[in-house]
Amino acid sequence: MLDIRLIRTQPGQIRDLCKRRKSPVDFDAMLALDEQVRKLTTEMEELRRQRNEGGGAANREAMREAAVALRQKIGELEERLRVVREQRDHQWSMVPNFLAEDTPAGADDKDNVELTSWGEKPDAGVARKTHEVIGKTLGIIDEERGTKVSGSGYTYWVGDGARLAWGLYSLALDYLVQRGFRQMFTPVVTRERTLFGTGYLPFFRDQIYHLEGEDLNLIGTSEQTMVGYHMDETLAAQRLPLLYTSFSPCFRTEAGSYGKETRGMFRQHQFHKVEQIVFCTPETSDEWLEKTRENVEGLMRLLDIPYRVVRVCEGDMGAPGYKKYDVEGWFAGFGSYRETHSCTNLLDYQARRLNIKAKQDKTSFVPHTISSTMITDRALLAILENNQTADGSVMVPKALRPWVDGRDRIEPVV
RNA sequence: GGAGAGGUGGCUGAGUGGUCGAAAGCAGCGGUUUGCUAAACCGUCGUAGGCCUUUAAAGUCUACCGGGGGUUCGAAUCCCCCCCUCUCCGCCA
Repeated sequence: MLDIRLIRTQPGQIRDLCKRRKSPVDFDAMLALDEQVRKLTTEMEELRRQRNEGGGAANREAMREAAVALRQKIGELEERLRVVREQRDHQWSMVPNFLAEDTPAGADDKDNVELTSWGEKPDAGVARKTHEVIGKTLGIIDEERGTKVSGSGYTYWVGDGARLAWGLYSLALDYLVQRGFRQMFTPVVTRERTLFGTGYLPFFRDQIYHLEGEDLNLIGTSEQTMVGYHMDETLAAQRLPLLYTSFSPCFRTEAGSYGKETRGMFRQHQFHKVEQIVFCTPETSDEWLEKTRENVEGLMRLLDIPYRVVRVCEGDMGAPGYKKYDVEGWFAGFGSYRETHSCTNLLDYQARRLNIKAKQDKTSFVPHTISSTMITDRALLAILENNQTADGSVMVPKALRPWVDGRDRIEPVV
């Protein structure tokens, strides 16, 4: 959500922004609606003032008739105002965020720009299996039973697989806690208000699991509950930055993504993620975006997963994003890099929607938020594909060995 | 899930239809006094939005007493629905 006053004073700039970001907003209609809102507000407030003036017990008999008429007029205006304001707010809420100046042009992920890469990709000469085949051979991934119990898109991690996954999350959380992040466990369901505030609604409604008959939805990421944590609060500016991390399951319907990368566990209805969240001052959000990206890179190096960092282009970034990096891990079975992380600077877009403010002495401002993946179980899939050996076993990265009794490899089941 | 009580400004807490945005106290802020600390005294002290204004300030108006709706000339006060908190019972990790 952008500051409405900014939209009023810089309509040309924002109109161009909407166009560039292919926003469905009818910008000129929104401006007209906004003008109407203000006009009706002024009218209504004038009538209310008249009503308030006429109040008082002394002359109520004499005033009654006029007062009733006034009440009706006020009621009609209120109703009109409500309708117009709703229409304006609907358009307003879809106005996309600003774009960082150096955002690459482009339509989709093919236009993202590689910035750096790290790590030795495993020998490409060998025929490499994909993770679901490896996982089945090792007895650590059970897709059949996942489907039996919960339907397609749900999978069991079993035995050493579950232990490796657990290690992955522990390692990620410890890494962040050591760098000043406060660890949380959050609810995994949330109200619509939070989803709107974090910018998931109205844009991604079809991605969200809704609990029937309740104002509750399964979270798609703990970003929703961690950023929502401070909704309707005024933070003391000296407390910034606030650094949070949590592990949570994440639920996404993945409607419309059939056929795309659906093989194996790459795209699931439920996955697991450690997330980093930063609330900071507007002046420092650029820096914090880089720091969250560095945290990701540090962890990927610990896990010895080759990766590259790409700058996400304008067409591949959701409306709330201002600047976004994707980190893509190498998947030897697929023979390509695939998205394992995204780090996004949202500026004040979420904070404004969530009514989060910060206050320095007497002056208040809207803080910025950064949202970044730290690790998900997708990384484990990359490890399986990259670390497979000729005998069918998988080498365990050093950093994860403590979680499998110090063993350096997972052997096929016989 | 059942029964009861309750949600008022940063906090405590008055206020059951008429200038109530809301008493009082505490905390905060400014000042006076005072060896220091402290105390006393005086003043000040909410948020959001519209209008005005080059912006801001100032000014002015409107709204806000958990949220929404209703009754009324008029609602913090009356009625309905919802959310939340507390106590007791039941259930349970």
